[in-house]
Amino acid sequence: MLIRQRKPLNRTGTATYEKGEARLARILDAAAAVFIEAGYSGLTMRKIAERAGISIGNLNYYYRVKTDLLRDLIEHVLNPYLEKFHERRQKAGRSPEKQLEAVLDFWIEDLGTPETTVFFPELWAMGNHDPYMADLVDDLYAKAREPLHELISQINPTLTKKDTERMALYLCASMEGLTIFAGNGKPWAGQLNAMRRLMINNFMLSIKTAKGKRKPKQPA
Amino acid sequence: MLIRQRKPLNRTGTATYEKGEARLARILDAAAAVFIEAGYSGLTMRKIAERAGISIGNLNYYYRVKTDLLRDLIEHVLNPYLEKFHERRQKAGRSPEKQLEAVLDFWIEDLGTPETTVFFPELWAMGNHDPYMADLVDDLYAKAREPLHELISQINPTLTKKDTERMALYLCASMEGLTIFAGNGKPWAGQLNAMRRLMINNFMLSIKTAKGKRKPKQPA
DNA sequence: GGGATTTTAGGACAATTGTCCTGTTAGGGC
DNA sequence: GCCCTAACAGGACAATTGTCCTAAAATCCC
Repeated sequence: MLIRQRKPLNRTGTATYEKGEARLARILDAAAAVFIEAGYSGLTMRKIAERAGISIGNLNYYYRVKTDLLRDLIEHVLNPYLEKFHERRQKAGRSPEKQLEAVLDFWIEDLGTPETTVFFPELWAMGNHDPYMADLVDDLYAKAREPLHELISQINPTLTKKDTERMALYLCASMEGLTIFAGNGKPWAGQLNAMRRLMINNFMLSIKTAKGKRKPKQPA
Repeated sequence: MLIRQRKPLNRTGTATYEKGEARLARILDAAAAVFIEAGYSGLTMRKIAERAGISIGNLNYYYRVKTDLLRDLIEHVLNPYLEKFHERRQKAGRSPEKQLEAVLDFWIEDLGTPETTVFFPELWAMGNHDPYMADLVDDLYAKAREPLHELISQINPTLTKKDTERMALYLCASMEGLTIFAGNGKPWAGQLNAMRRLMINNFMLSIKTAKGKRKPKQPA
């Protein structure tokens, strides 16, 4: 008879040795690949295990429950986004206009990648039935819009905070919506660049012509 | 021994008597309700049957395979949209500006309904893994954009056909993207009206200020 | 009313799924 | 070298799934 629990509770998504650490990363990579190929409904433990080249038993050793794996997977895919956003903005330097353009450029370019095209619509759908996913997506977008707030406010200082937030949401929604039509493999994928120019031009126009009620602190 | 096949082949999604017809409609209603509640991955034959108040066997009598049910369901939900769009535009009458505003008004208002908020993101996700769904969605949006083409072209006759199409796609993508953020139950749902005004104003501005290469036939 | 057929119910099946259990191997720490 | 635990494999299980089958009930047509 066993006295000690074979499997320590809550030991999920963690490894002790380097080997386990590497395996953990490969599991999440495999899960992401399966997710992109087959979507959420096609994401099964056996497919992930097969893709990662391990047994179901071993996969279950690292992740006892599927939801834990799913959550780690989402984080594993989402985390790099915010980093890349931030990094991109730093590179642009110079004027707020140029900085904003750099951020939007990257944002829209990214829509064309297979990962983003498949991953995000799936997240949106999940968010409608899973509160945890909904929160996660909301947080991500809130963070992604932060740089927009700052830059929009710099370009048009007469806008109130609320106006600025709405404007940022407008840009964000427009770009995300473009995923459905001009994402990877979509009918308008070939015109993604043209749409990018059109959108960014109109965004700039909207920001500059918006009439805010706030008095600018230092009128140029 | 039975000589005749009990179930005629391909007899799926059709009824002969009125009773069967009514049942068919109720099945699709039930399927839509389950779909909205639980999403695609939660859409099971048993849940649909239970919701419709019939047995699994009976549901299987009407739909031998689930994919047929799913396709009929999509059509059952999608068809009313185009009708409502067309009808809305007729009511607006008058100038192309007013007509366009009426169409966009309806479009964005509709985003706030639970059905649209849940249904469309699910469709987008399905479109990434199911070519049939992808085609269906593309067709729907192509038809929904047709009135936009015409009206945009009337408002700014200098735009080429390609420019007009891109502009229409821009409007369409922006509005659809708003679903994710200001749809039913979403964090920005309370500001849907404000976003609608902001978007439509900016759309009008973009259309009017766009510089086309085409010579207008009858310059005003 | 009677016969044919539609409509209905419910059991049954194989396939798939997430999860668990047992046992074996490999590797790090002393 | 030895011990302990991480890392792994594979079988097993119960639950759920789509689909099928059989038989009863309801309904239409003559």
